[in-house]
Amino acid sequence: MRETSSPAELTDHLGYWLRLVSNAVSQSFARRVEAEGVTVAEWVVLRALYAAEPMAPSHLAERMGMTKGAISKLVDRLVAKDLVERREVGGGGRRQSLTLGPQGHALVPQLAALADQNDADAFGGLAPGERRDLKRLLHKLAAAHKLTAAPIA
Amino acid sequence: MRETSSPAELTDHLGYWLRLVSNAVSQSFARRVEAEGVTVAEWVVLRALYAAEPMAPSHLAERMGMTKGAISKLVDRLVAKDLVERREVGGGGRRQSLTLGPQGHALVPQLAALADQNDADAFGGLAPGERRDLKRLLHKLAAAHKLTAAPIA
DNA sequence: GATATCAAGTTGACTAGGAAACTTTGCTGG
DNA sequence: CCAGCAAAGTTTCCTAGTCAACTTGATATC
Repeated sequence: MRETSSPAELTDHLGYWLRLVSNAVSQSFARRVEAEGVTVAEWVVLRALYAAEPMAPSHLAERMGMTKGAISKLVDRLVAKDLVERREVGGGGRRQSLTLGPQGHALVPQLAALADQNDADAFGGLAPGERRDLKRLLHKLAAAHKLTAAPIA
Repeated sequence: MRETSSPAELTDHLGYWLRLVSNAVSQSFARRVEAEGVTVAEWVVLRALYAAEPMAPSHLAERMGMTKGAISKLVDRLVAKDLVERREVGGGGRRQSLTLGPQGHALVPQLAALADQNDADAFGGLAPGERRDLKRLLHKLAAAHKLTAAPIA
């Protein structure tokens, strides 16, 4: 309901503010984990494997909302960094099974601490009740849009 | 405050949900505007010029939180699409002045309607009071982090 | 049992952006 | 006056995705 007939300002939209804040929080987190030599996408893979080893690349792709091509290259990088192990499953089968390497396993708690810290910094400006409200609203929106994956891009 | 010593789940963090919802909303908007042959970044430029013509690329870079290199290429694309005009300002000066071309000017209200629609769809699941709460919380966070630009990436 | 289709993973071409080096140009201090 | 510095834009190289074509192994149908 604007009074004039001119097009809405960018800042009239909730989506604008959502993206603004989300990008700031994500970039802040990106800087932290990249200091540990890991990208945010890589962190998501490591955390997913930590929770449910082993996992197929295709499953990962679905969970992360990325294409299998992207996952293929992402796993390449993680293997090159000795954080993840890629094993063919079945005799000569084309299926793969991904697990964390020892270094990858050890890294997850460290990165999780960074995530905790980032969240605390990002939302520390809100009162506890406000944080609860925000969480509820975001959950409601996620449910309304049937969001379960964790797209990075 | 978790009871166990295991690392936090991804979904324990507000940042996770923020990114999840924000990406979904942004991607939905991206699909809409791309049907009109424009990317989200290009839309932001068009809207900025619509509000304040003419504008220097460097100013645009600052407002959008992008590097001048990225703006240079972005403007190239907009000029190639005949949506934006790039003029050198001053005698042989290296300063540029960007304005909307006629097609660009005509496109902004159309794209703004898409943005309105996208916002309505994205946040229609919330009650009016909830939308107000969300806006307030996001504004508060933006202020706490001194966010004024509109980073796309 | 042969064949057709499907699913998993890889690869190559392409895109959008960041970082940094570089070119110009205008300004400023000596 | 001019030396050099700062600011604006461009360009090159790099990264991390998408998309679509491809290979290969599994599965199902006849």
